Amino acid sequence: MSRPGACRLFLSATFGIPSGTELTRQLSELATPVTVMRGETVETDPTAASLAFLTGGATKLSALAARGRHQIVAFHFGGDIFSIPAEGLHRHVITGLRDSALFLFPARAFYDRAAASPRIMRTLLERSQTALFRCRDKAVNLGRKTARERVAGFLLGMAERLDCPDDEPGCIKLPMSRRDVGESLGLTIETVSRQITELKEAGIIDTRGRSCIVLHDLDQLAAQAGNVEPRDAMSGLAPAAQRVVMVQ
Amino acid sequence: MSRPGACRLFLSATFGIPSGTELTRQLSELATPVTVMRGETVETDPTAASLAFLTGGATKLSALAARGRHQIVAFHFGGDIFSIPAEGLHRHVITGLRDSALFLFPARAFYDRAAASPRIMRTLLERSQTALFRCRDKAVNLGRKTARERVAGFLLGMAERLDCPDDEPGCIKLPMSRRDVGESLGLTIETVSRQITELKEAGIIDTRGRSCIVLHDLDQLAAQAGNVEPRDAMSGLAPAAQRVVMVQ
DNA sequence: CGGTTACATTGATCTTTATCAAGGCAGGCC
DNA sequence: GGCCTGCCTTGATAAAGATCAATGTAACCG
Repeated sequence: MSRPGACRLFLSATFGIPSGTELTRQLSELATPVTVMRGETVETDPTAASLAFLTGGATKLSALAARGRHQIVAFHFGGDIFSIPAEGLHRHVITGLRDSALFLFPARAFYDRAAASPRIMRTLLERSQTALFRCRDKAVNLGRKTARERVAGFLLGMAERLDCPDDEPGCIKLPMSRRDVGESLGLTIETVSRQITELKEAGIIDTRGRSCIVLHDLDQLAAQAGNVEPRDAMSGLAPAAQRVVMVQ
Repeated sequence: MSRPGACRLFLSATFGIPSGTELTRQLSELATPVTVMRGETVETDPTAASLAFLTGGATKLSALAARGRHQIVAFHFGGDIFSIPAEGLHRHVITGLRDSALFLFPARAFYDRAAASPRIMRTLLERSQTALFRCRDKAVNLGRKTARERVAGFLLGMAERLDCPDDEPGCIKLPMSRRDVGESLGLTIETVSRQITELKEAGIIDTRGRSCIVLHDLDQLAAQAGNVEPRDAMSGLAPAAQRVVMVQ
């Protein structure tokens, strides 16, 4: 996937622009093709933000805190675009969950050149917003949810992003280990395991081997996830709070 | 701040473009001016993402989970641009910390029109990335940090964003209550209070009344925040992990 | 196909933070 | 300026999840 021209094809497919243009040539000049095998990690430029285009495979992006603690900040799958910050409060590293291929760009230079194409800027902006909204939901999970809710929500989220393989309906094949799930949910591996066992005992899910999980009852799983209830979540606000409801 | 023309001036100042253009006119047509008094909340269109331009004041953006739980996802101050998602897993509401004024836009329509200006798109993209990076750091704090670390990190972050008032150096006047701090850090009000007391007893900070905090020793506060240590945080990775260090 | 190894599960105990319950104090208002 | 209200602090107890430790098992490999 790192032969010359591959990057231009990928840019073209991602943004819906012709691949033969001067712009795609200029952009692909900035690319560093990287392959990451399962378990390998990639560190990007610590002095500036990078942009990653994952052409195939699956990766995790984790942040490192003091005392060797890791927090997985996002999982990415083939076709995803994501950004890696310069080293600030936490260092970020990309790790392969399976063998993966990606292109790395210096973010600033990429934006400088891409500014010429409204279509590219629009796509980048929308993907960035999606990442932000996902990250906010993660913050809610980490800050306010029980272990049960986090695990149930995680399974639902993965069911949306991973396509159910082969025959078995409602079955997802998790590409990450229990440790990864824990590091994503702010839980220990043991707690994740216990929660999965309990969901299994409740008949809501089932496991097939180590990495396959069958979701029997999506509704019940959603109920376990503790997300906002349809309409009445405003209770709990300060009583004096007024509400100005905007509908645009 | 909601007289006609105010929006165009704000757009012009924010993006560094002339205010008399057709584009600023078209964009300002989409604006809904809103004032939020202290403690009041604003809900945006639940069916589509909104874009908010905070012209003055200070607000919090919180997400609502089941059982009346609130997680503050971000604080915003005058000049900030931020986006509010359509109602997904969690509902989001804006609440005034002080009396505030903002313009609300339907995000999609705003992007459609702003696409004509690379400068606007670039600014929106960079602000979105900053918000994402902040949110990721928050996720690390919520998922992997102790109460002490979260409170120390919070004070440091606020010291950067709030400008130290009047005379007292290293003094910040928090515009939010202890409850808000707790809802931002995934802690109870009591735990926040205890941590502040302990930091005070350690001589690292001091309090002046209810909302002023004097930061005596930024270095020691940073040490308490448990962010990544300069160079050796890779220990703790799987031993087989290889590293491909990219420097661009 | 059986042995090996890393990953996952299960169990017992401990720690951190939430929860419950009083006080204390700051700041607003007459 | 003193009262009053709401916010903050402090203390005692409980619960959720972490940690420590051992066992089980899937998947890889010869």
